Amino acid sequence: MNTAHTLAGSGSLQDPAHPPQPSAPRAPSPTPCRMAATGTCPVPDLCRNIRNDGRQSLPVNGIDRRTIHRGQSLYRAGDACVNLYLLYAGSMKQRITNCVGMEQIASFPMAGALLGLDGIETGKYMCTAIALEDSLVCVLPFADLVARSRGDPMAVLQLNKAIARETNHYRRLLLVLASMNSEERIANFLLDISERMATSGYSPRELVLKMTREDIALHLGMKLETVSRAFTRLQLARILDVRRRHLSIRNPEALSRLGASQ
Amino acid sequence: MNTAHTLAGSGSLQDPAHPPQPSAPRAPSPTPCRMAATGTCPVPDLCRNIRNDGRQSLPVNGIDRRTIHRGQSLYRAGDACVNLYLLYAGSMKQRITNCVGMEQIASFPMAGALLGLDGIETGKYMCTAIALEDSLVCVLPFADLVARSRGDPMAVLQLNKAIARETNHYRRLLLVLASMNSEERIANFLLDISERMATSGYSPRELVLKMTREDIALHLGMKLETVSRAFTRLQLARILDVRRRHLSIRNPEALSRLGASQ
DNA sequence: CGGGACATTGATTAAGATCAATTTAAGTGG
DNA sequence: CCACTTAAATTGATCTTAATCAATGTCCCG
Repeated sequence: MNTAHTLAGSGSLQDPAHPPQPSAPRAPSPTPCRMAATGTCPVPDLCRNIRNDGRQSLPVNGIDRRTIHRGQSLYRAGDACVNLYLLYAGSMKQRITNCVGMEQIASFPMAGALLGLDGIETGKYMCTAIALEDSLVCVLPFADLVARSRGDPMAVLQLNKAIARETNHYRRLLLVLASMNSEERIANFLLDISERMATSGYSPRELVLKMTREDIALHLGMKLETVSRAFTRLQLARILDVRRRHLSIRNPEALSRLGASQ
Repeated sequence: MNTAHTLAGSGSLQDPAHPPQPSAPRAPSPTPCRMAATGTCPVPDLCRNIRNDGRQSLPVNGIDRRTIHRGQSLYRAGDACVNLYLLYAGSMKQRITNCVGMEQIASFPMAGALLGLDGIETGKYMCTAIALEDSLVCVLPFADLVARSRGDPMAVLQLNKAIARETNHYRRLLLVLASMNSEERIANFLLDISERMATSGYSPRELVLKMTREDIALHLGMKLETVSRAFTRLQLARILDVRRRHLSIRNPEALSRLGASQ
């Protein structure tokens, strides 16, 4: 498996139908870890790929990186939590299913997200993580992290913060589901996506959604028809241009006014 | 301030209007920490009150325990997160307010809950914690925890799990808000309360709610009238007996069927 | 024995769910 | 490369649920 070449030019594994977006960042060379190089790795002290000088070490064995193709799952609810994963490129959805079969998408992780934290409490994952496009993850064996935590207090603190960050994300989403109407939820959702695109170096105005309307609906506690109608209304209000999964934000201020939550 | 006597006989600081419930646990003596003694402290390795032999040490200074009277706040959103708190007795509500003034109750901590985890990510609390009744907390200075984490890997893991536990709680609540109707939400809420009462040694069938209908509504993303109507319908269905804040669960199976989420 | 906060109940309205029919676009294979 | 197949998205009509507005009831507390 040779993934280095694929990753050289952009932050995601592009499939042919979705060419790189205008502002996609370029790594100077395929060799070093892009995240370590740009300081965007959220857990540098947890990653065994990174040496102290910040340059990437060679993977010591075959499991350090893993490609997940579109539709495949990285891990499933109930699996033993032996690894955390850093999403290096691509995007995923985290699905929760309860005993009655009700389903929700808890989040849509993008490049830079730490995956698998939902397994820490009980030792078994609560969610199933499914790739929305061909994606690449760094594998962080949990036993490694624990071992490393002995010597390195910073590593522990980073993990603490990463989990706390996820908690806060859900707390905010909770507020959205508890108090916003459909249009505001969609606005809030798009602001979140837009912001994360921006921190990944993409344009915050031109979005290409990787998920279906159904996925969005399951995420926001609405029905897919309602999602579609909300998009239509935002388009009529000249806040968005919607062409299926291609969105452009025409009026960011209005969008913020609608969906702001912090 | 002498709280030892008040705490001797029950898990909460009873106000005169609410006498101890039938199955309230009894501590043999006011001196040892009830939670340490019964093994119900979720973070024994983080608590400076507990010596290695499991018996309570004397508080080394005045800030080790704090009483919060009904309606008072333990900490407020935006305050610097210098302490975590273990809720030793009583109950609280955690309020989030966003920039637009929308409000939600994120959770209703009861005895045994760890409070203040919402401050770990940024160093400032995200929520305001307000006592629903006179309550008592153990103060856990955050700096202590960090210092202790160097020598004690278990302490770190306990903190990790505590945060992850909170995350999972919100994840589940998210599913409730995203996919349940008003009656199911109330059922789920009551099951949660009931279960926590049971783990505190109280009857899971006889509940005395400490929060208003409005608080419940803010927690579950509904309006207080809808909460009231849901209670009425559950009573008509002979699942509950409702007399204002005094509830008895007549048909636990039916309640589970309605509100089960994991 | 009020006064005021809290809770319940009723009538009406509005938002979103549901059911159903198209429309659009993206693959797929000849 | 184009017709075909299918998944995804949009749109419309109707129904249900919960929100809203308003009045009344109940209980706790001074």
